[in-house]
Amino acid sequence: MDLKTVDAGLLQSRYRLTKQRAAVLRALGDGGHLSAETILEKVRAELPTVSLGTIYRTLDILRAIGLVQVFSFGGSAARYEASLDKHHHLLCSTCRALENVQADGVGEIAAQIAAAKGFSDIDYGLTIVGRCESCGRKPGKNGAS
Amino acid sequence: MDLKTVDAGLLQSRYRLTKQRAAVLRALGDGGHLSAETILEKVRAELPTVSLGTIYRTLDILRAIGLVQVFSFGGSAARYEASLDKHHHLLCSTCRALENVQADGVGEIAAQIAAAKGFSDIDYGLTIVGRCESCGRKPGKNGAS
DNA sequence: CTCTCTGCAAAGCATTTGCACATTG
DNA sequence: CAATGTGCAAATGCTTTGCAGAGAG
Repeated sequence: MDLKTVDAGLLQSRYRLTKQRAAVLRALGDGGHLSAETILEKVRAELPTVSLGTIYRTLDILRAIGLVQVFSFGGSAARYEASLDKHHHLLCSTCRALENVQADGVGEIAAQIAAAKGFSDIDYGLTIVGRCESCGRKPGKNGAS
Repeated sequence: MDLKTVDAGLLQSRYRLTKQRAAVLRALGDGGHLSAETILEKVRAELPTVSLGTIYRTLDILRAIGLVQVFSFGGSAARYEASLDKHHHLLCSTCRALENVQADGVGEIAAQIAAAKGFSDIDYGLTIVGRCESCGRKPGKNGAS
């Protein structure tokens, strides 16, 4: 994640690039799909006094600017990640592992549907849920129980 | 929604088809994407003493059997609907209206991705978020700044 | 009679918010 | 100095759960 871009985006919205916000971005840059709680831990490694409230507020701002994407899979905490490239999600229903994937062609389909319905300014996301290779081997519960 | 199918599904899992459960299914059969709260109201029209806890428990069972689908868009209550046909969602980010749409071709894309990653027993969902026609006209909080 | 289900109320989490103080420009 | 950001803690909203009694097989 390029801090300059971030700064520009923030300033443009009259937000300031504080050390807390930079730390949140750094935490997200590290990798994957993090929960607010996990981000808090990471950020506290640098700034021990940060509060969860600040994490949420920061994530909300970053999302508004479009730098962060949020995913909520019912049932538990939302997961946040930096908006790098456009991608989709492959979630293992058993171990909850989450992987990014590309899905060519979906964008056009989504745009077409949205246009037909009069929607504008759209975003779209494809989520595939199933059993990953390793969970597929284990005894686990099958689809039809 | 066919009660016989439901009953079979429930029995097969050692669950009983009680009047509360039937009422929840009837509420879902009526239409759209309901929140637990809305389902509660509908069910209370027939069974005034039903509790929210029972609604949630019932929805959870129905989901486990595959008769109900749940959607959580971060931020607010989950929405439940009967699993009738395969479809996707078009959500207005402003008024939160939710509409079902067909999306031909997505299934193949999803299957292909899943196969490539070794996933089995998959399901997939495409969610398109944007501003619906009427909200697009009003002063939105998004878009042109 | 035994096992499952229900209502109620309390508990549990994730997330949001009010407020006084700290920080930034 | 004026405006924005932060920490803390309390509040909120959705969902889950323990328990004792009710209902089904």
